[in-house]
Amino acid sequence: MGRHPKNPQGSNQDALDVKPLRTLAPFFPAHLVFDNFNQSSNPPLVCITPFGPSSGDFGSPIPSNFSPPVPSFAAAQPQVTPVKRPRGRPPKIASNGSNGPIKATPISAFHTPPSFTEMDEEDESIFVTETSSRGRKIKRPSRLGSSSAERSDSAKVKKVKPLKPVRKVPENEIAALRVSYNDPRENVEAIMMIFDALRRRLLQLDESSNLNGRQDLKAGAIMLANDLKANAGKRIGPVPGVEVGDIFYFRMEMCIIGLHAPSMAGIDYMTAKFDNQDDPVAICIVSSGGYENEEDDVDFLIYTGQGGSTKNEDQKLERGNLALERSLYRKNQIRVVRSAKDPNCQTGKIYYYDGLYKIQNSWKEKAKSGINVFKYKLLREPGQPEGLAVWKMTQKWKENPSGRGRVILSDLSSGTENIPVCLVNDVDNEKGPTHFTYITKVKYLKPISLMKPLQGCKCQSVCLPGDINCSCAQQNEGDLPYSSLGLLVSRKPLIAECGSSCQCSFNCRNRVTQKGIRLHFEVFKTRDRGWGLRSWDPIRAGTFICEYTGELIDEVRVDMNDEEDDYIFQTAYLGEKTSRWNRGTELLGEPSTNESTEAQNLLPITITAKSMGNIARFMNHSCSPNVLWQPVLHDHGDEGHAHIMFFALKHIPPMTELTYDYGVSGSNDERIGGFGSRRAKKCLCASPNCRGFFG
DNA sequence: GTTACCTCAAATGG
DNA sequence: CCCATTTGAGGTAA
Repeated sequence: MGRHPKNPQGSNQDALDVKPLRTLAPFFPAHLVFDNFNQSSNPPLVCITPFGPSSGDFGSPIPSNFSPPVPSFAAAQPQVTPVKRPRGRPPKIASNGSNGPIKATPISAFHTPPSFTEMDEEDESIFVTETSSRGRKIKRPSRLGSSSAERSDSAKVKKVKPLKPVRKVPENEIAALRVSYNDPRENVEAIMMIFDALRRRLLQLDESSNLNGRQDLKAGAIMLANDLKANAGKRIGPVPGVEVGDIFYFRMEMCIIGLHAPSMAGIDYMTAKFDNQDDPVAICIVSSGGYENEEDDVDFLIYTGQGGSTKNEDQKLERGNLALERSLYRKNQIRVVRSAKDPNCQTGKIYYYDGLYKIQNSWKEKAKSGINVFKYKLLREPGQPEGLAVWKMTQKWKENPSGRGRVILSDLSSGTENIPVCLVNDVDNEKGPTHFTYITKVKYLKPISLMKPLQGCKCQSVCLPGDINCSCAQQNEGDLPYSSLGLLVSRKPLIAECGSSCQCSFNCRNRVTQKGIRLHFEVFKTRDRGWGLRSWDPIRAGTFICEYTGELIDEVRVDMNDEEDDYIFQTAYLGEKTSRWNRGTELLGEPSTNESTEAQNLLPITITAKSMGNIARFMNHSCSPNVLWQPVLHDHGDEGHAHIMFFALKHIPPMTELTYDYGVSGSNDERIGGFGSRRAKKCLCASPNCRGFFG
């Protein structure tokens, strides 16, 4: 049993131990009503009617929607039947609902998606005025158009800023975004990828015009207005395609993949049927550090109810708090999202899905501010992958790398990288990979001084977004390729960073990959794929990971018979996911880029890391990769010999293996082929869309 | 019961 | 701290 926190009732209740008190008053727990909870550690049988004291000094009047008590208390996993569909189109429940333990359908699941045929035909700009979540048009005469002009001269009308319309895009323009995959995880990933591409582009636009906007909210609104979401409708239990450990940088991300619907509130709940009775139960909570929660333990969490703080008044047993109370009684699983501090991201916070919990007990107590709040103790369901434990572990290792067990070498790079690269083997007794020389830079065929130089800019201090005079921005299609945090905004055939011929300083934001690695990596022994690479840090999509260093090979000089070289990188194959990486800007009315032509235009670059290389040589292949490559110039201008830089394709939780798509050899597809003599290897990536072989 | 609003809370995020 | 912003729940009236 885990430690028990201070519990006002002093009871060490086990989750499965049914307390007589609650049996008597399942709908209005006495300990939440009476103020004398400090007096007895185990209250005697106090009979309280379900509609008990309507207003204690703390409890609010019983909501009118309270239903009578249900005698059954047995089912740990209650049978839930769908709520009768009230109206509208049926919900889009993921066809692969295998991991939904309870088929519960909330009333709110039946939102009518925005209809593209309903639009005003005169409205050629395809801007709808505004739609509610139910897809209905909302008339807000006080806020919109000419009527507000009339109103303004009558004065005394509350000053309201006109609402910006959310763009609804013609179906044919965004058909490419609506691809549906057989695997629910692929669908979730696809939605996340579109969201982030859209968000990054909105950020880039805002930065270049010196605006401060909420790109996360904007991107989310556009996604929802165009019905781009995964796992529509609410559910109890797991969400298809979302796994324990998955990380998020915005609340909106959890919203559009069906993990946690409210954009701000911490408690997501729904009405579900239990034994033919409707009951509002909590389905997901976010514990993000705003309240006095106890969230330091791996096995449990003490969560504070919502409300009260802004008005400085006692919390009420309504909304999320009521739902949590009902969940205590119904014993349903609740998803928990925790947060971790991350100084590297703007909000300083990362959310991660920590898996399923059940409420063990609840009580009320006085918060520091003096108001009475509800507390809920949630126990983590057994048998789930580690969540918080991973974060605690990696945090310790970062502070003290020698604390990492099974270390073979504390720094594989022998001090040549910014941050030591740990070499570990948790699996067997192999003492490390075969010998190679660690190099942080590519070995070219001729000295860089003899290569074509890179054109430099004349920016003072740093290059700024939106500066039309910056020649480096011009080389990158007019925009700086990285956001102010150094994240790649969109993938391009070639990126030109600022270099030695530029007048800007080393702090210029257009110098990202030339500064070397920034993450705590470890090279580790995998179970069945030799050595692999992973990171102790969480990695946000667009983050620079590392370069592929090695010896550059002239195409004509490739020894086609060298079958033993497993360490060749080549630019022949972009990868299906990578080619989708920029998608989303269509939602802003920008033309979509045709990535398939890009691969053909690209000059072939081949690097071998067989005898010399860096951490990149340990990155394994996956047909469902989390890393992409991007050619970058910075110390010379020879496009045919650009640096190969790797970036995170999606958010990558700590300790997740980093992989990229090697492509397939022997394919008829010219984009994929290229290295005919290399033997195709059986792929062990185990992703649902695995192609079976890679080159 | 259904529909079309309206109002409000919310552990966001700059 | 201040505040703009979004979503969904819940209420009300037709």
